[in-house]
Amino acid sequence: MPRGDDPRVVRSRAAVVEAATTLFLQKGYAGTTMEDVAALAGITKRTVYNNYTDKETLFTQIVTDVLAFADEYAVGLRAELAADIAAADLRTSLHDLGRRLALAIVRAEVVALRRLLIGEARAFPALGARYFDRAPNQMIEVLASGFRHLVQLGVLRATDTRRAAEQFAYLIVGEPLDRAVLVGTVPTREHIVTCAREGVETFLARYAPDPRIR
Amino acid sequence: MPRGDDPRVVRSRAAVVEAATTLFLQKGYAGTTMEDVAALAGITKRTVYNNYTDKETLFTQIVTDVLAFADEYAVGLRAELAADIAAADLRTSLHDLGRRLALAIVRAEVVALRRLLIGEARAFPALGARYFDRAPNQMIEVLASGFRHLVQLGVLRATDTRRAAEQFAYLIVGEPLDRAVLVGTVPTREHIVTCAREGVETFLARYAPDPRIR
DNA sequence: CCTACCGATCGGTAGG
DNA sequence: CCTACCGATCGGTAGG
Repeated sequence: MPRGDDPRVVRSRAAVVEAATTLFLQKGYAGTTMEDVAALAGITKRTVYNNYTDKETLFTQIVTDVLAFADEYAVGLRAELAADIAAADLRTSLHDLGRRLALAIVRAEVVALRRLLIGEARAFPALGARYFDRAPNQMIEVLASGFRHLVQLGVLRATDTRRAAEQFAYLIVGEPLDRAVLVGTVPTREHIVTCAREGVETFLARYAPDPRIR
Repeated sequence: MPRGDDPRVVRSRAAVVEAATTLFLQKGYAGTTMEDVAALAGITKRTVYNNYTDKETLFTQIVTDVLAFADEYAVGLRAELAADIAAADLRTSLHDLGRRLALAIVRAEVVALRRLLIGEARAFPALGARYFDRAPNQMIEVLASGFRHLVQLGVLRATDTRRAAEQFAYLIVGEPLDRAVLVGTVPTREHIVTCAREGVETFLARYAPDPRIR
């Protein structure tokens, strides 16, 4: 392996990562050749192989990097959730939360990543599982943790906060996400926002203890 | 093209369809060779090509055949829905419906088909779109139609029955289906049934007009 | 040379 | 995307 502190190596690796991320998300694993990656990175194939053992290693590395963003997002969400909910009333804050989440999830990049990982799940079963754990599952856990806090405050009524969080998530993004992944077109912002709003209303109907909030 | 009424041709085609369905669902498009299909069908590759122009045509044909089952299922569902709901009370019939639907959707074969179509959505965009239209969308439309009837009977309270149907569908199968497609393992029957039951409860909380039903 | 079928092989591609 | 090359794979085809 080349020395990682050589500025030329650093630049090459960054160029490969950027090129490979673009191409894998856009054309899939089989649809992306190592020639394509080298060309878009502006280097030769030989240089790519100087830094990455093989195509599978490169692919795994790319996906791992992308999943790191999911972790960051969950951490940020946890902080926002704790702060925002305390500030306003339940209904308003859950609508804000739902809308932000839905818009963050039903995006072209996320849909492309999902399609890629699902399509390669046979060849790379660990990546699909890791994505589920780091993205949907982690987000649901953060939501559940926030809901637990709300239950303690007496503004939410739920015995199984994990389940409530699952229902919240799939109520607000289930249909648009499923459609986007299968049909390939991301729904309009209007559609996403409306779906999120109505999803939150249904969530509140079950989990808001005070009928006046609903 | 060979004559379709020759019994040898009929048998060859049936063998190809069966073999290709198995292999495409199990190994994906690229992972299935025409040699594999011919071998599993017990004929030579040349005979496969006597009946199907090329691999893409065969794949499209297979998927079309599989989607025909989705249509049949929706038709059956429509009949059952009309009959069952009238028989028992709302809560019981929606729980029955939800459990049956969830178990029908979160099955290994359906998950395999979804993974296949999502993975090949780049190469065959029309197939993913057609699946969405024939399976999730059609099922939701049938549900919406049933809910509309219930609204007229006064046992359900919904202004947008299409949205109510979407929420019903993704409340009961969202999490297990997403997990199954990404992780590759179908959840236990217990998990599916519990998720469906809790989903129906949340649905009822919003859409059952009489608090006594909830 | 009607369809059906087989053994063998070619042209093109892509990872390395 | 410098060309060239390898070992391997695979979709589609020609001769008999």
